[in-house]
Amino acid sequence: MGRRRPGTPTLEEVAAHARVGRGTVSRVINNATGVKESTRLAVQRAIDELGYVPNLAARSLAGRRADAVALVMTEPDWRQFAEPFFSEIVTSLGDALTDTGMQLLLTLVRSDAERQRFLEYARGGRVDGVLLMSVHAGDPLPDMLAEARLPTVLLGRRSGDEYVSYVDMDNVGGARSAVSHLVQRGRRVIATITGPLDLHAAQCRLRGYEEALALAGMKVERTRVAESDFTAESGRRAMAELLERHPDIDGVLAASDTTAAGALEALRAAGRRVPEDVSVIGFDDFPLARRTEPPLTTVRQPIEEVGQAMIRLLLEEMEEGAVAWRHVILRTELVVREST
Amino acid sequence: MGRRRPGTPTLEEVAAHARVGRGTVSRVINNATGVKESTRLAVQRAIDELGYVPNLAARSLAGRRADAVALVMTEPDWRQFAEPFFSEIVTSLGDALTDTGMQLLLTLVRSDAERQRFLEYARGGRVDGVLLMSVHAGDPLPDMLAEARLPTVLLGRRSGDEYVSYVDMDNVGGARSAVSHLVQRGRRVIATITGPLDLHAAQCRLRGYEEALALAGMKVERTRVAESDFTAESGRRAMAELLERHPDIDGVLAASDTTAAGALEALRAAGRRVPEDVSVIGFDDFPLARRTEPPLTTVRQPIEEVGQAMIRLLLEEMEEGAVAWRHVILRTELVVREST
DNA sequence: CCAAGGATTGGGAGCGCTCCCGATCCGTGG
DNA sequence: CCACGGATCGGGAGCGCTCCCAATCCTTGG
Repeated sequence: MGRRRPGTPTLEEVAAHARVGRGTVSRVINNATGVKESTRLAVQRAIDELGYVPNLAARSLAGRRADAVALVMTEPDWRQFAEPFFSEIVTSLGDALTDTGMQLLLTLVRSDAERQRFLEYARGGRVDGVLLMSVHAGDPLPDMLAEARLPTVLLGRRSGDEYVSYVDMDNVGGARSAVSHLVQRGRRVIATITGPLDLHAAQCRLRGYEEALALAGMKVERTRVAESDFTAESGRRAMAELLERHPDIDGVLAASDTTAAGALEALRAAGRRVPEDVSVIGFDDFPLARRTEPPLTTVRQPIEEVGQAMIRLLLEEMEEGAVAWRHVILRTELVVREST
Repeated sequence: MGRRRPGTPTLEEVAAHARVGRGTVSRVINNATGVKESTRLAVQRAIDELGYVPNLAARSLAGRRADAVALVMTEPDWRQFAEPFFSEIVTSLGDALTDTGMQLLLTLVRSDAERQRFLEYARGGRVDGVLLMSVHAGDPLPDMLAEARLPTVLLGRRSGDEYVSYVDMDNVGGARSAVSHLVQRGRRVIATITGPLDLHAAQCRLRGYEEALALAGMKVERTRVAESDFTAESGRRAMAELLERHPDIDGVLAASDTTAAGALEALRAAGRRVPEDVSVIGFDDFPLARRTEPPLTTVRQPIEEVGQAMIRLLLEEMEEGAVAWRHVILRTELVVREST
């Protein structure tokens, strides 16, 4: 099938039109140095007159680079996708990429066929690097990319030791300080609603919860742990369940702000007052956390820095050809509001 | 900066390794006809042994096509992004694209700079066509793409006459039949919560509402119309407002299921029973509509067909070089549940 | 056994750009 | 007025692939 576009002028035509050599035009469009100002102007005029647009395929063939990076989402059920977390990350990545002149391409990988297709796309040189979001425990994609020696940076990690570069947050520390805060507030029956436990981040938060309890000399009880999938609905359900098992609960650490919002509803439905009867802490510090009733104490994740760090790692890897893996763990911070 | 990847084998090397000509290898990897089975096998083996992956830049330079289409989102505030509508569309587009072998790339355009960058990317030939979602009234991007003669298909349209191909739903008809249904149910004070009115779809739904009232010989009152931005929160607010102005409301058509869910909450808070006191109708028929209390009567949009239609139009345009604009209006359907 | 004609193959000619080296220009100091 | 060295330029040599035509290989039918 012929999907060709009508004849766009080529660099050579621009050169002829401006009465200069190809090299000069190339220098101008890449705004390289070493072009006399008058020449640059003449070339620029030719470009404008002809409506010239560089052919990116030719450029990347000759220059051996694509000037694009892919952001891959592998979340099979898309739930993450609707989370504000996602859009904030994308925004911050976009910002961090602005002055590199590279395009950010989002790609969805929902099946093996799509994974394969993407791999061919990436190995075929259409992107210079790959960013991966919300990678689940058994996902082979990161390793396949490493195999192909494509610069790759994960957001979060699949497990404790990961042979790929990643940026992660200090989930353990965040959860720990949140629970310690509950202890300081005098809470004694502290439960937690975790995220999906095949996500390493969720496990880390659970570990932080346990560590804080241990630190306070309190016993960890499995029945005080309920799992959610980060949605408000599942948070509500988990909270209801916990209340049933332990009517005397007086503190809860939720997997995310959204989950916490669900938990708040369940508590309200059960006639508990927050924070008088029960203290609730969220995770993420999304805008939502400010608007719940009462506003949520939560663990802030430095999303803006996440984007910057990911891009920085990726650029470094692109620079030197993926000879080492780097890890960045960003510090989290407890933001105290009225729910505790 | 050197973002080059280590030497990948080239087609020529594969040819040498398999002791055949370049053309033959090319035929094999594009599984074209006219290659003897034994030859094909030999080539395939060489490909596997060398771990060959075609260089897509070279392919698209020589073949004058990119084998990729972009899905552009211009929603400035991302609210749409979190809507299930969005992810369903993406899924259906992905499905429709599966057997064409093309990659679907999502791109975000949030500023003029990003619009410009994307335009260069597209005009530079990195994609064969462009799909645009949720285009707002004054957005110049579709025209810029048309100008560049890039095959383009909109989802929805900016106004009644649009010189670009698009796929849209019969929003007028959907709203009309929804309101007629309310009338049939004996409702007499019927209000509507619209979407953002700079979206043509929202205007069409409003028009359908008005038409149905006129058809029933009822008067249209501006005070029975409230605007929302499709979120649950804004739906709740709009409903509260409407109730204040017209305590005797007995029927509501909401802008979307999400908005309707918000409206339901506001009604509950105001002590109204649904459907006994007030009938509520949503729009979209998302999974959500089944799970509200009570389950929503709603206008179903044929999302799966939307994706298929968009891809079909795009392929047609790519085939023949954008010589005509095509419009497809998909029929909507009222799904009656318990909220009316 | 031979020629005709379809099935396979090989490989030249680009696609449009970047790299880079050698050529050309121009201003300066002697 | 001339040699010299840095600032500018021009354009050959690819980058790795597809297209397409001419060359070669097999089958048939006579």
